Amino acid sequence: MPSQSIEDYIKAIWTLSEGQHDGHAVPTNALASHLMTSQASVSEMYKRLAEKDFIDYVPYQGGLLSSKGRQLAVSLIRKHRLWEVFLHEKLGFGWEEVHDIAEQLEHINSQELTERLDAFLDHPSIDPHGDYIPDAEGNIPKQRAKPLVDLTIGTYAQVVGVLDSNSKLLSLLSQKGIALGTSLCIQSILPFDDSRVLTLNEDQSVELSYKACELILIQENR
Amino acid sequence: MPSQSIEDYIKAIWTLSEGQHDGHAVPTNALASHLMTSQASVSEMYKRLAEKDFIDYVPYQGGLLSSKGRQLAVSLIRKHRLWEVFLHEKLGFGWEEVHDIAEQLEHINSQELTERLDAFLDHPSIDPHGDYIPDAEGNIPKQRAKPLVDLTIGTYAQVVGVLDSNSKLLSLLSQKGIALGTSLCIQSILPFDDSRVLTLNEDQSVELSYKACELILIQENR
DNA sequence: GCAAATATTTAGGGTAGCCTAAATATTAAT
DNA sequence: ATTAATATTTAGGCTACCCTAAATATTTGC
Repeated sequence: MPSQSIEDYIKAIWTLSEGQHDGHAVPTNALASHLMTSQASVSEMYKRLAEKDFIDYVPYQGGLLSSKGRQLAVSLIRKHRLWEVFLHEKLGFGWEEVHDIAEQLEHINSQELTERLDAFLDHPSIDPHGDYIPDAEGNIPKQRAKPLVDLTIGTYAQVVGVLDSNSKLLSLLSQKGIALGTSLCIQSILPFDDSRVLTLNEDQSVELSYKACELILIQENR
Repeated sequence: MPSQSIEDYIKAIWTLSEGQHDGHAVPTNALASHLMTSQASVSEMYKRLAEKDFIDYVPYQGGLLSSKGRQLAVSLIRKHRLWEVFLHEKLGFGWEEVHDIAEQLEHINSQELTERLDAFLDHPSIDPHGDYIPDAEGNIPKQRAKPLVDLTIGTYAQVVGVLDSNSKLLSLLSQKGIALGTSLCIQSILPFDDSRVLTLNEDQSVELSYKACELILIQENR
């Protein structure tokens, strides 16, 4: 069982590799500043991780997750995001509060626990920050779901989730005729309060507050 | 924040101190075999714990929890037992499975999480093994609740809990007239299947299967 | 009360992580 | 292309745990 420290490194490598260094090795420097540790520590740990086959490591170039490493990373991400959903939906924590606690909970080691938690939460696909949750096989959509407020006028998109599922938001949305899978586009933005006028399914037109649009997650059509 | 290792030691000292060594210092030897580690390690750790004021330590005599140590121990016990309830009641784990996972979860550090979990579980007072859960202030009844099967014939006791609260057991019990607080005593044990014939509240008489009696927790009158 | 058995501590050593400072590689700039 | 800037690694050292083996206390049996 990998140590907590190793798990932190692996997750950080995954995150950076997905992000700015997409697909490429993560330089010592970048990882050190991300983890707020010294470069020497990273260099040392890179050797240890390569030793254990979590990464491929070329000195002076950085580390790249092996398939074993990627598997571990994704399982940590899965656990992290499932716990975030639990903390938000079941225990009523705010979005901002869940991260730090999930950071601890993601290290709990029990496959069975993870799967039962997943079922208990009804197999959620998105966490309270709008990030996709990898499934039990480690599959994960690459893109983060965007909130409706970030959609540009005139672009069509589909509703893939909401960030506050146990609130009154859902009933508001069903009143307006918005549900998971609804295709929509922003027609215009009203002055002063930034409410959006939406076109739903290419015919109806509804108005929705900025506050509500922040909580609706969409995926643009391609 | 105390390390995981320190927390394990503190909990073990508490457990042994409550048990066979009641109230007295726990000898190096006893702790070492409980934790399956060497005596040398315990001796060393005892010094570290005394240094940090978790225990009072007299060389060659063993360690006794200080009030700071006891506080930590009880909070670990509280978290452990709350998580056990969660795993059993919400995730459907069997009694036997919950311990190992709770052993990990008890190290999660967040007061807020503990209190919200407690509320989510409806402030349970007993875990799936029949042990009392300390309250947020650290108060805990000393005695473990006994299952009804262990009650000797003719002794009166009161029902303090059940081990399988989300099952059909409760409806069976209400049918038979047994509830929290019911005073009962075992009249006789039937041959072959070991069913119990009970006297309830000193008048009615009902029969209850061995299986059900295993799940009912009682406290003898004093 | 003293030897033998047992419990405990100390000595010496190991690993995983972390650090700073010094040495070395690589990249960029003129 | 050689120097300067930057990135990376190595050297040397620290702490928290863990271990075994040796030394020392304590307890027990006679």
